Amino acid sequence: MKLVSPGEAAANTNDIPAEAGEEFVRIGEMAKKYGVTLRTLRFYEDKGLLNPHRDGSTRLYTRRDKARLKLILLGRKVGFSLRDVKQMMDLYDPTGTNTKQLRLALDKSEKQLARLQKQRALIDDAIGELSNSMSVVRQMLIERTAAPQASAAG
Amino acid sequence: MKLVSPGEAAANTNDIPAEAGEEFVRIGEMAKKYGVTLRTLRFYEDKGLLNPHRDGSTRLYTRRDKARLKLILLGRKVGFSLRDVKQMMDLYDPTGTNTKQLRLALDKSEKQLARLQKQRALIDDAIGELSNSMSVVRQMLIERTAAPQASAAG
DNA sequence: TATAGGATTGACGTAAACGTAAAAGGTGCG
DNA sequence: CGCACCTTTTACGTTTACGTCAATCCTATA
Repeated sequence: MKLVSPGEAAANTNDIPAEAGEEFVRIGEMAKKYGVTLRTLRFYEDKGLLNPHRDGSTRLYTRRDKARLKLILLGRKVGFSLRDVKQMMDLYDPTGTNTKQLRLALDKSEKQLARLQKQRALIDDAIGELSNSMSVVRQMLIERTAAPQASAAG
Repeated sequence: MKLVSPGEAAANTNDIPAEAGEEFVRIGEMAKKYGVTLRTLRFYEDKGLLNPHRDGSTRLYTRRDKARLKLILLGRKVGFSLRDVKQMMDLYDPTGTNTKQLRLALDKSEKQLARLQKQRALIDDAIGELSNSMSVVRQMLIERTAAPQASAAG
């Protein structure tokens, strides 16, 4: 049972049915495509966030996995933990309206948004304090650098 | 050689020379005064950031230690690691102009400021993306909640 | 066939700043 | 005297998301 190759841009050595709509990519290509490492993909799988098919022991990712990975990366980008992402994804049911999933996502998002805003406030605060301190330090340096005598400027 | 107690507000059971300008406080009071835990104070000491005196095995903090702690907390607030803080503090020399210390502090501060600004940009980005996603999810919920029939409102 | 690429499963390492027992000692008070 | 309260040192645990080997395997190609 051999498998698959990406339609066009394939530096692959595997055989593939270039006909089927299903595109299977192996971990290397998947990683490049989304700018993550192999380790990351395996880690996500280990955490139950991805479930690629297998050809023997070789992982094969489909567009379904790609969609999931996109969601994971979006979640990470907005600051969700992988746990949160998993919780939300686990509620996905292709046969239903996913109302519960959407509500959970919205609920978590509101909380996350609040956290982000709080963080931004903290950072702004930090920037302010740091700028102040820098002014002080600059002034101290000027005083220490200036001629120790109280003479007029050159 | 017994010791010390805070001038006024002392629930301390120790004797103290209420006369000297030196105020010695023990770890508990120090912690309360600056809103940190005992563990934190010991940790900072272990990392070489603090050096309280001792009465036997009991730590005694003076205003010098308080000043240092203030600096540490300010550093933490603006996002410096304890390592950075230590590096800067280690350059302090009470007998000199501390030009090197000030320059190092300024240098580190500039880098830290850049980091903070980058972080703020990331957070703003995240807030934007998250807000977008939330709009989408809200819309999906509305569609799923609306009457499945194309009838008029009740 | 030798070689260069991928791929696999472990499994320990990392970073930062403490948290959290655990076991024990000193002290004044009622 | 016993209890409550403060302090000490030692040392493993926590959190998150992977990084970094290590040892193997498979395979197409020159």
